[in-house]
Amino acid sequence: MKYITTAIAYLNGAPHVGHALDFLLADVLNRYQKSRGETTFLQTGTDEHGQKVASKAKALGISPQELCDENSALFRALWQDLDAKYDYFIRTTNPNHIKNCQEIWLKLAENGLIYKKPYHGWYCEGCESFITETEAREKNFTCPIHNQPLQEISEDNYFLKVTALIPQIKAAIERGRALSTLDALNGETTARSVGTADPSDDQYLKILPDFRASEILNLLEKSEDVSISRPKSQVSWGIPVPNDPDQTMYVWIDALSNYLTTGHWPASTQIIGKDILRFHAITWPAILLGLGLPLPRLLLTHGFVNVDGTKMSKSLGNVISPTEVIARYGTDAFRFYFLKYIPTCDDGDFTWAKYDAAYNDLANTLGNLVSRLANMNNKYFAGLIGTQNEQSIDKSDDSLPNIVKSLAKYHHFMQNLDFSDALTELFNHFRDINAEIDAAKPWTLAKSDDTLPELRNLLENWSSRVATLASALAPFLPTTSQKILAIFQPEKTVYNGEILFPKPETTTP
RNA sequence: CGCGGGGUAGAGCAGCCCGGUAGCUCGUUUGGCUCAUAACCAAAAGGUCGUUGGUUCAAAUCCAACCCCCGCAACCA
Repeated sequence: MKYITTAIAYLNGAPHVGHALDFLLADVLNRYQKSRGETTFLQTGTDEHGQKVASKAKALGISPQELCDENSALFRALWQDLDAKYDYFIRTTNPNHIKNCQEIWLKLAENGLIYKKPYHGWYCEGCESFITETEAREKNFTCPIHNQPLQEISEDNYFLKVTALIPQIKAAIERGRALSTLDALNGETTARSVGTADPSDDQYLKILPDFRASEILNLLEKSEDVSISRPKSQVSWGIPVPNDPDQTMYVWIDALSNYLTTGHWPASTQIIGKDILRFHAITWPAILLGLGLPLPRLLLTHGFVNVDGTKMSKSLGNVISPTEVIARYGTDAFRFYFLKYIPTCDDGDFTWAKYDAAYNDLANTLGNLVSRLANMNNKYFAGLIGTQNEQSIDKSDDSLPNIVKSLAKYHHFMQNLDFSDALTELFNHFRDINAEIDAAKPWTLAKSDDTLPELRNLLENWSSRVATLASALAPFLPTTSQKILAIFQPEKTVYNGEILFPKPETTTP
């Protein structure tokens, strides 16, 4: 069983292309693993509690639950728009989730990992948030946004004893680091008793990309216990702390434990953005170890999507909505851009010009190849050209681009979760076929009966390879893949002249 | 001296671990082709590989120092 999770989206705003990237990575992995015969379960959802949601709802004059209902629906709709599929969509306002959180809290408390202590901080009423000691000092204890003095507040909070578990977390990350991605995904670990640093512990947590693991190992050196509650007066919209009516759970246990709800734990892959890595690589393992549960096997950390080289932000007003982008060229084009042109583990950039260029790449390299090939099959052999089975393709000719080699590379990249490289590999092979067609000059071969058998052979070979590559393309471009496979069938070619990726009359930047 | 990432052709990137003719995609120019979506194919132009120094027969690659950009620094995917 491969259990895949996405980060759950915080509901204080509408979905943007960054969320879409997160979801797509999960969907591609899910589809790929399924195609390899794995049983999978993909969970996503929305994180709905917290003061920001409460404030926003208040500003809109609706209840927090109403706001959550509305926004949560937007995220569900995004999955649909992306042609991405989840098995379960969790909402942290679900009654069963709330009950789970309270049980988890009690268990952690029972295991001696929760304690109460006063928390000191500098608070700005305008921002409704605390500012770190250092930052407060830098700003002369005045909020630069609201231009009013910060208040020194001391309140009681519950804390999670993360520090007690740091040695185990560190060891697990180091063990994960030593494993290949494939081994990490397929490995098994056993849960250990709480709070032990048993030397025979086999728990591991692989973090991708590797430099993120360094980042975390560094951070672990100076990690402190984490505050996991707030006075109810401060955070009204949240899960009540069991046995303490004055306190509300503050983000961690509430949001992170969503992954446990459906009972498929441990996750095989958790997909997260780089901003929440530390919570998934430190706080979350601490909670799991505190509960005696196994760690997730792999954390895939992706970067951010910038717009025109700048960070997307509401204040800059440059937030791109996925719906808007999908409207331009459709779902598969959207998936293509975000999976090929945005590096899987690094920051990427979105601009309309780049998006148009990527669409041209898709239309010219793949769309045009399909249509030129299908047309030739129709024109020269009335469509009576089928695909050959895989074994007969490129049998031993090393001088030709070898489909077997391409597929091997593709699988290698997929198994290492290098999705953009895997897609690039497939497109390189499409390019190769385009070049071969030009070199073989089929239109010349068609002119003489003597060369017709040779032409038939070539067309069969190309059609077969395109079909094979189209199958491999399925996790990325599900609709396109199906369309191509419907054209190049085992016994014949069925093509009605449909243009896979039509270009607009004028391409505006 | 907080931590991390990066600086390679007009743009976006690979190559660096394991030193040996600097590569890919897009763009530009020229040529070719006609099966095809004004597409496809080929060729060319375009780079002092951030700077300086060191090691070496040989450095984009290893070492040292420095400069610049970008993240993170307790809930922005």
